[in-house]
Amino acid sequence: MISATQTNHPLNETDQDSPSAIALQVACNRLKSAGLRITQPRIAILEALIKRSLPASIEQIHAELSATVCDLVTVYRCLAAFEELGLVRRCFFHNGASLYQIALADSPSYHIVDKTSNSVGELDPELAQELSEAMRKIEQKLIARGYTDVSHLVEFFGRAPKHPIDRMQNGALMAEIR
Amino acid sequence: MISATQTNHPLNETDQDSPSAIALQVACNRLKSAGLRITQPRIAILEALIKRSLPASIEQIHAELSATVCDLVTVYRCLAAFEELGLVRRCFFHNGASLYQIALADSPSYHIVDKTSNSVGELDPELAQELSEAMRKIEQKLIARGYTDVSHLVEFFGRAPKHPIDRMQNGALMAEIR
DNA sequence: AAGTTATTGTAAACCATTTAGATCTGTTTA
DNA sequence: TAAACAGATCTAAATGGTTTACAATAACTT
Repeated sequence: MISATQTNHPLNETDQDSPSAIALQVACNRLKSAGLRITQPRIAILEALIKRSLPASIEQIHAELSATVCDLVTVYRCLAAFEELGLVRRCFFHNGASLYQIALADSPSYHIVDKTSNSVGELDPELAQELSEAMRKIEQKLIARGYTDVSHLVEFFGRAPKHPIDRMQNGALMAEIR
Repeated sequence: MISATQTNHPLNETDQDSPSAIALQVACNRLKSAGLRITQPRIAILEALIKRSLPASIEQIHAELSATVCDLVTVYRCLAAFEELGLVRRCFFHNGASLYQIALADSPSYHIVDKTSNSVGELDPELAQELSEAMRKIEQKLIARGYTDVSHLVEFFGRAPKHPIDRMQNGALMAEIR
């Protein structure tokens, strides 16, 4: 609310019109309509996820919360709840640990985990798109056979080229995981 | 055993010519040429894997070994070693636990985990083939970009139809995990 | 058959994640 | 607006799958 121009609010730290703020609103609405409460920790966690956009580990998310916000266990619980709502998407680190990524409306993204640098990058959109098709197709067949509650998990692993330049050419965002 | 002919080896309990026996030979040769020793536990584990052919959990494999064969930890170690040799393929249960499947020459198989019955089935060959293509294609692009040691992980989850008949129509083998 | 060295057994450590029970806090209601 | 009902969180401890340390054992080598 307020707003109009991002600009004339001197001490406007919450920036009500920014995409992030809107994303947060959307997320909170989803929580509300699912009958879940809008709590301090949940807001903070959502903000962290939205800010990062790339997958993050539970520890990492917890670490980003201003110390006093909440316990690690709460992060676990919130993310489990968010996942059930489809608010976040879960993927996996090469050691098997869970990573979570905000999932607001955008099409599913797939990741490549760099085992050398411990970072996670996104597959570029065209590849992701194509893969997404293939997966959907298979899921459809499974559903046609009577399977319900169908989901899938896809992860790529590898060692990234050493030269940052090459990595840039990927056009893929990368984020280090702890 | 004592099979009606299969050949004429009266008390031939090890059935030297059976596909399983041959598979075991192949596996042992691979161990040997990798400089690993052919031990009691390893043979027993390989036999169990070959007999089952579908993915099995570590506990499950260990349970199938005649009590005195070896420790659970040894099963862990052997499977890790086998995986490194490419002798087994690893996939995942919906709780994140590892499952291992023998992998002798056959093309990669993909699985659907039934969250209701706790069983794992194989995707039928055509679907698997198709998916395998799609994955290879993406991996190729990653390699072209300089990634090395590239691998992937794909798993489907769902709840299988209640009627066994439907399940049979899948034409897919199913095996319960624990 | 003896020696070497990988492999195994045992016990304990690890780590991510989950649970139990008490307490707190959003949200609803009066 | 205050009381009251869940739902959510905190703390601590338990789980469960997997790994490690180190001494004992058993494959392979000669």
